[in-house]
Amino acid sequence: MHFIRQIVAADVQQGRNGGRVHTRFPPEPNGYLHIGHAKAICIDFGMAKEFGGLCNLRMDDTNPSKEEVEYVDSIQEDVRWLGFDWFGDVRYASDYFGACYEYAEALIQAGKAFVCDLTAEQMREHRGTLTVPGKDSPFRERPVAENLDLFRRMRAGEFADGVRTLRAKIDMNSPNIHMRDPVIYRGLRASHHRTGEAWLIYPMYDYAHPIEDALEGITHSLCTLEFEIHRPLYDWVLDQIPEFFAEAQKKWSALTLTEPARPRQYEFARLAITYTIMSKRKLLELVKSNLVEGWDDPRMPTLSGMRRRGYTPEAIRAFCEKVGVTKYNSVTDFALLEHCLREDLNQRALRYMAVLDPIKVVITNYPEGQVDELDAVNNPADPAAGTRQVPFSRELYVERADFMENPPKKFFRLAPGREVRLRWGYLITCTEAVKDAAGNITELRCTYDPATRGGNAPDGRKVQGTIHWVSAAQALDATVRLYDRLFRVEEPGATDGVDFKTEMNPDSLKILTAKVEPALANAKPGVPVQFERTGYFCADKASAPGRLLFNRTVTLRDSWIKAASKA
RNA sequence: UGCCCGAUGGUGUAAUGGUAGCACAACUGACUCUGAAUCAGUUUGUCUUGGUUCAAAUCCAGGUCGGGCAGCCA
Repeated sequence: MHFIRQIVAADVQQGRNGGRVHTRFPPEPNGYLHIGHAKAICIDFGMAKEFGGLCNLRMDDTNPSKEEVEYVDSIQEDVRWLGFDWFGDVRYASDYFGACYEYAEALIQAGKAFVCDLTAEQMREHRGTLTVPGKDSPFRERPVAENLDLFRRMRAGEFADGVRTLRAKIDMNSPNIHMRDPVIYRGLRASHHRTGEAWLIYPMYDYAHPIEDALEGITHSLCTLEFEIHRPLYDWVLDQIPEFFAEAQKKWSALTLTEPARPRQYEFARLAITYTIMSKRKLLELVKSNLVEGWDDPRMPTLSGMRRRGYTPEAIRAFCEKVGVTKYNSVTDFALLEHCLREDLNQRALRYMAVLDPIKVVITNYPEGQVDELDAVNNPADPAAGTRQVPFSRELYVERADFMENPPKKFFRLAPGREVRLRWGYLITCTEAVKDAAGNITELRCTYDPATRGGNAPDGRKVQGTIHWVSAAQALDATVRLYDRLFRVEEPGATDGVDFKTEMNPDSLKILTAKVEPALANAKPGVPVQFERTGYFCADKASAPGRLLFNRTVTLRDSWIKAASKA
């Protein structure tokens, strides 16, 4: 039972906020959601769901210079895809610009906020340092009437950006820098994606967030650890004029509250995964510099990228549950994510045969021109998935790596004189490896045992290996993209002075042309499939009959590759 | 030399004063028409020093180490 669950459970039991649980997921629409957001989403929506409460989706759009509608749309799509639905309409911080403004005037009236003419640089000087207290602004004691006049003129855009700010009057000597008369409004003559130019001042996060939470009746405001030090300011904002909130909740809230809501902020550690970057700024940089093909490049840790790669919402949710919720800055092994993925995919993915690096095999004792249809099981993990037919003929393709001319003792696959099973097919024995002038193997010649149709020998003899194959004449060409981790170091960007872009894996994408069985002709984009013995894949959004395109989601676990590399 | 927060196997977490458990990873072995899956097993841990207590991962104090904070970003 993680600490947030404990807190919420205790609050419900004690009837705090009338026993209501109401959370919110408040992304800033300045980029696409990533797996780190998935953790937050699972916690925010999960706690509400678990305790019979509600969860709002709120776009935290208080900075028009960074935010775009494209992101607003993608965020909604991603949250829904992950399997969550929010309470009522999507909320926007900008819905509350009016309330924030009214409250700011009330603070001015109460002598708790003032208009400051210090430049950014002067303000930095006055702020002091981590160890040195700050100094009061010379504008701190400006009369209320003057503050009000100036603030209203700021709102009208009368002053250039950066000339004046509205500051909370708290304590320049506070050991917590965020309490040293923080700026709560800045002038910004920018057009906002929703409010246009109705406002030429925008509230700061620390000021707006508690107001938004209170107006929405939020009870538990869950966020990441870096906001912990901001909590005293969050509480300060709510504490100043409680009567304001009692009124504002009636006016601005979609809820009818029986008692004024008093939100509390709780902080948990953000998600970090090995070989992954989780910074929207850095992900944007990859997109802008074309080091990836966009926000939904299947190598990206964005939800849209993972979706395109073939990850399922179920796998991501299971992962988030297993990662846990603590206040410790941990780094989760990427292998745990892959484990959750494979566990889900194993249950649901239909099996197919696809030869990624083909070499031709001629079954010398099989009649020319004859085509047999063999039954193949669609998913051994799910009998209800049924069977399909796979064509078999004299000429096949098998994986180049499934043949070795001079195999080590533990190699179970094809080799001269060695008998193996073709999955769902026949037992075949290799008789010859045909080479070109340069000595490269160009073709294998094998014989088959007609008595072993389906894969079992009537005489009960066993073979150690089973390999996948496709019939050459019926095989379809498919472009296959093999993805590997985007970065080659465990914690990209963690070393001072090293640009994270230089830590990228040059082999994160390999494109090849594979031979796949005909049943894949109409593979639907986004539906997970397993290519037997090689991995889970799904057709890309650009895939279509006649020009098949598959993304590798994740490989199958491969204990042979370990054994082979040891030998 | 400020303030806030944290520390349990390789990794992620549980145990809320009473037998340190689970998962991932790693390694054995069994089974197998995917060297997959499945099954069985093995290795590895309470940052440190004191204190309180019959009993401490847990409570207290000091230390060590790690993270966060000096945007008119969120």
